[in-house]
Amino acid sequence: MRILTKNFYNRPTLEVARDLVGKHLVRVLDDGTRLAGRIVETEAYTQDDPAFHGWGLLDRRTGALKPEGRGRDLFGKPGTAYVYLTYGVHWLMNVVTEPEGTGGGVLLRAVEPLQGLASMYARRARAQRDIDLANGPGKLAQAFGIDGALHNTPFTEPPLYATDPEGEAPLAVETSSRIGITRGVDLPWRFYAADNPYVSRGAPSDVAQARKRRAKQGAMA
DNA sequence: ACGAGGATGCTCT
DNA sequence: GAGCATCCTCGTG
Repeated sequence: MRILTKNFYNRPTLEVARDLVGKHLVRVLDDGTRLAGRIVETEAYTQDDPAFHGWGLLDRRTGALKPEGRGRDLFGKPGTAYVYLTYGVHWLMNVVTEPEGTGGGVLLRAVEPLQGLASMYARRARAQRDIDLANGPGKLAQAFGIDGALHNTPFTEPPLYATDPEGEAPLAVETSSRIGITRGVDLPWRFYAADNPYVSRGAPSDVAQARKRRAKQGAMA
């Protein structure tokens, strides 16, 4: 099990997002407990993407980068954790991609738990089955004990990193539009393992918005 | 099965 | 004040 180093993340974001499917996520808790899981779902966010945090930090004409603002750290060193709170409730975990100075990140959306399940259940009080432990980005962070304390820390060494599970057969990867966003909804930048039950249950945003439009039409008729 | 709505804090307008 | 890269519960079919 080789730890994925900075070089792995210092590449185009879409490549990193696809290649992370099938890799293992490892988290070592403060008490030494080792948690691990197979990454089965990711999403890519790039600086040319209206859904990107800090879309607007980059001045397209001059190339100048605003020094402050949300998403600024996505322009930092590749292989760094970018952890933020959404809806005031849930922590979401990304890893920074692309060379320093170029914006990009990959959201970890779902993991198949492999090791440390008892510890995951302890934090995921509502989970009834292994499938419910980390089949969504907020659940994943909670199961693996990931919060804002890990923001801007290396994703290339303990206590948080990914490994290449040498010897495991590569997973078939499918794509769709991303989940839970309102901008950039048509970009097919979600990557997930085909026919894997640990993938999250959310509907891609293009599908969700089409369904909403149909419901509105039905209500008017 | 599915949809509506609430929780809750931070960023940006 | 609005809007979230979400999750959970509680209604109704």
